[in-house]
Amino acid sequence: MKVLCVAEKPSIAKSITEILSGGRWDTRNSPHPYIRNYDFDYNLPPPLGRGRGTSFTVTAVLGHLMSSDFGEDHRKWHSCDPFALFDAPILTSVSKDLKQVEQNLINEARHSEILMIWTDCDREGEHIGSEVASVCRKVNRNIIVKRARFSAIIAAQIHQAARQANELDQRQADAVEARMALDLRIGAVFTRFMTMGLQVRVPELAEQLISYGPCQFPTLGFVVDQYNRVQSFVPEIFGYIYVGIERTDEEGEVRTVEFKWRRNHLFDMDIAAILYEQCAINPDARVLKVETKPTTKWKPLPLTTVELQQSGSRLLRMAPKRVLDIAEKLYQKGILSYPRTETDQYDRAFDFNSLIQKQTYDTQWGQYAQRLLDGAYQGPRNGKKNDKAHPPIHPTSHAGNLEGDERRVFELVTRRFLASCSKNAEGKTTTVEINIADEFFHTGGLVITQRNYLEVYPYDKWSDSALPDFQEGEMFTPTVIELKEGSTSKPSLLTEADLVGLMDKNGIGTDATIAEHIAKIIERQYVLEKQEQKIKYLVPSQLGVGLIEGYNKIDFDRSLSKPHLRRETEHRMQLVCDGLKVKREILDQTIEEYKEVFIKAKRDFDIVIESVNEYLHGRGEAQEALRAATQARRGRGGANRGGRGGRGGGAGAAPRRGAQDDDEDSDEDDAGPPRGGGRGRARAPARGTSTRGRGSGGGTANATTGSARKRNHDNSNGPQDGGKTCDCDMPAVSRTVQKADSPHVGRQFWTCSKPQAEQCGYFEWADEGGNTSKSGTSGPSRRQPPAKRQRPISRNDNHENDDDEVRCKCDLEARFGTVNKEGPNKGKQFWACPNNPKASCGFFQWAEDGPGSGSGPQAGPSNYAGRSYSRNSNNASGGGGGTSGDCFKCGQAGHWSNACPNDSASGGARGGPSRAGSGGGAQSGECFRCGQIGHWSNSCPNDGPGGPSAPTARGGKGRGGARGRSRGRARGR
DNA sequence: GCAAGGTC
Repeated sequence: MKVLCVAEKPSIAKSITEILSGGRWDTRNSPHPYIRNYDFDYNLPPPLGRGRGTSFTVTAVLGHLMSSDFGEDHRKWHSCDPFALFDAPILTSVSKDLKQVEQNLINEARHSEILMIWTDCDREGEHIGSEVASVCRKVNRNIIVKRARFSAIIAAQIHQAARQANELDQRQADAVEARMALDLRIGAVFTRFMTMGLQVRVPELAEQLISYGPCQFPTLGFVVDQYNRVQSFVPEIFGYIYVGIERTDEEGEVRTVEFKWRRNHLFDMDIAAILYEQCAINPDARVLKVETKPTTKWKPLPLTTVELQQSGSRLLRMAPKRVLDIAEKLYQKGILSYPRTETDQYDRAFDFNSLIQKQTYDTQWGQYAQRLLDGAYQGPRNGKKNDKAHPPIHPTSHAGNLEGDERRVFELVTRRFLASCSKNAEGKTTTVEINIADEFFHTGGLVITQRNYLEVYPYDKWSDSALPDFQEGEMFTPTVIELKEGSTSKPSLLTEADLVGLMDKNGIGTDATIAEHIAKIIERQYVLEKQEQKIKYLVPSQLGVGLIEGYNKIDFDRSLSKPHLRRETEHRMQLVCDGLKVKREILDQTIEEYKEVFIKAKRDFDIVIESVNEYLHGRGEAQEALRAATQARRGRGGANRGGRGGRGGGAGAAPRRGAQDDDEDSDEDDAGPPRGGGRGRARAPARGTSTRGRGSGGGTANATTGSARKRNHDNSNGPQDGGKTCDCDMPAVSRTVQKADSPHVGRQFWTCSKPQAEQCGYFEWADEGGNTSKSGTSGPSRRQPPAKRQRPISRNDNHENDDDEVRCKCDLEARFGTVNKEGPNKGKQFWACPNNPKASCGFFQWAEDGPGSGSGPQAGPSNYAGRSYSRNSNNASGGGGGTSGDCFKCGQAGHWSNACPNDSASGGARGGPSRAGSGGGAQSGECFRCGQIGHWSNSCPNDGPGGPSAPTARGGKGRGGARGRSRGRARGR
């Protein structure tokens, strides 16, 4: 009796042979150079075998045997309308280059009684198995087909798989067949249609192939989406209080301990300034809590293909495809395990010991490997993925003679493997919380107690940052308290690693094909690689943006550039696998849907052509620049502001919106301003409003821009529902913030009406819409220029006429209070958000500066506040001369404060007392120590002992002067 | 000249 075993690839055939044969087998060549046939006897018990002496031959194929294409009638591009390809017959045959593989199967099957399928244990494996079966049955109709199922190359499993071989799962094979047919039909229809359509209409593309694929287009879509986020980003300025103290640490070195504000940062500079004032006036800090806790830095999970590509791209700066190609090569050399795996957990019976042993010979990590064997070993963590076919990627032997990129990939995999067999790193964190004038600040330190896996895995960074001694209840005066300014950080373009992650998360491609899809959209010139220092970013070409934007303008139920369609296909395949649908049903249904999409695309293809033409010919670019500039103006920012704070703006930089945040499934009603890039945009109208509000001179550039924006989104012809129009020129919809723990819960906002993944990003608070009433009634007032308002908090604008009612941004009745603290503001009355500090919207307003009070001069309690709104004081004194571009420091237009030419430590022109004095703006120039004008508090002549030049630990005078906002050095006053 | 999924 002869059993023919067929694996999906030669390596598995060999592994199976090694196990089943007990180490004794004969080898024969096959007609194909890569494939060998292994013969041995095996003890296969009845009913399947005859016990001892059952003759086994193990061989393999090379993945799928068959390929499919249209028949002659439809194969030529101009032979038919692309639409016909939806229904044209598909012919399936063995690929030319696999004829020898087929021949080998034929030769072997002729003399076999049982065909045992050993392909990978997944859908594709099931389909490959069915191809093998069909080839073998052609020459041996009576051959019994069995399926051996195994999830790892482990002796026990392999023996069990042989003895308990069961049936092929035709449903899984059917599901794959459906996927193949759909991919071919849809790809061919749209590729031919687009290529032939664009080649004749766009001269630059006359020779170019414009392909569409259900994986490549969503991949391009991710790149374009992120590019648009970057383009439309408007930085937003915020303020935060920085507290630092110089202390001597245990080693006797003086170092500055920086404390972070619990509020992190506030976008309302007024509030930040006021809170800062309070700290500056009463800078005594009390240590509330000193807490030391153990902490762990987790060792990495076992390595999957996707993770290998991502970390290879990030850490080794290699293209994902190259990383995978090298891993493949090392696998073929027998140095690495099979590199295409989704599994991030090892089988219980996995033999770590011998694999670690092999690494003890290495000059770099050999000693570490030996320590693992000597007792430092700890079993790897278990991830959540298991493809039931392959273990995580690991080194299978030691290779000391590799060079270049091969060496680097091998080193990464090996270090990762050894790290995953190590203990987690351990440390102790110390948190110190302090309180200054009712504001809370904290700092933290870390002492690493056991580096463990970090010793062999230098890619992870974790470093000591011990804190000097602090005691609970201790009082001290910080060396420095500053009000600093930061800005939200521009999101980055996607890196290849980012894109791999997005595709994996959204089910686009498989671990083995993700890198190919990325390479393909680069090859098709939809995407370009852009090197910036050491990082390579992906930027869409004009063609890429033109295509995606063009298709986005067509009103598809399901966008061709989003991942939904592919996800839907996956879902339907699962239905077939589960027996809930049959192949024919999902084929018919999906093809009907794509026919509709095609008809619509064909009808509106002029839109795509126009879009591609615009982008290719520069007009699109110009529109883009215009759009970005418009949004920047809306947001009060100028082009120069973009660089301010910049990325990684220290403690003040807001986290960027990374690609990882691109969560298609996020709660639509979890409103509030969009994160990151969207945030600046969403808040922009509010800021514009605030600037207008303060500008008593009126007619400022901002006011004009602001009203233009309002008009842009006010659809006066539009219906009923408030008449807002989003950025895709669709009627916007009104929604309400639902999230219970949001400070904006219950608040209404306008947003794009499309499904979340397709939204244009338009966002506007209903109550900040200037003239749009809450009830949504449209009226003539909407077309009027925005009313001048005194305060930036537009929520109150809805209550402008309610003299008695001041409401905060959470729409709560504001708390009325009086400043009790000693200082220039003592006795002043104010309104503030009544919510607890965690939920507070940050609303604060001096009572005499409330709604209806048109008084300009009382702009704020301090010279800071005055300076921060220098444009307003200009307006007040100069009568409408203000622009949106005034420098905070000197008040002049044409530059921003961070590039202020008048900003020098000694220069009188900087925003300070001298300017305030000369401008007559006493309100912005008073010293908050003595209340007099003409000097800052840190050089207050009335400051008792120490006087004007009371030293600061850093020579504060010069530094304090150099920075417009950092006048408040606690010791300097 | 189309797709995506296996494999070498």
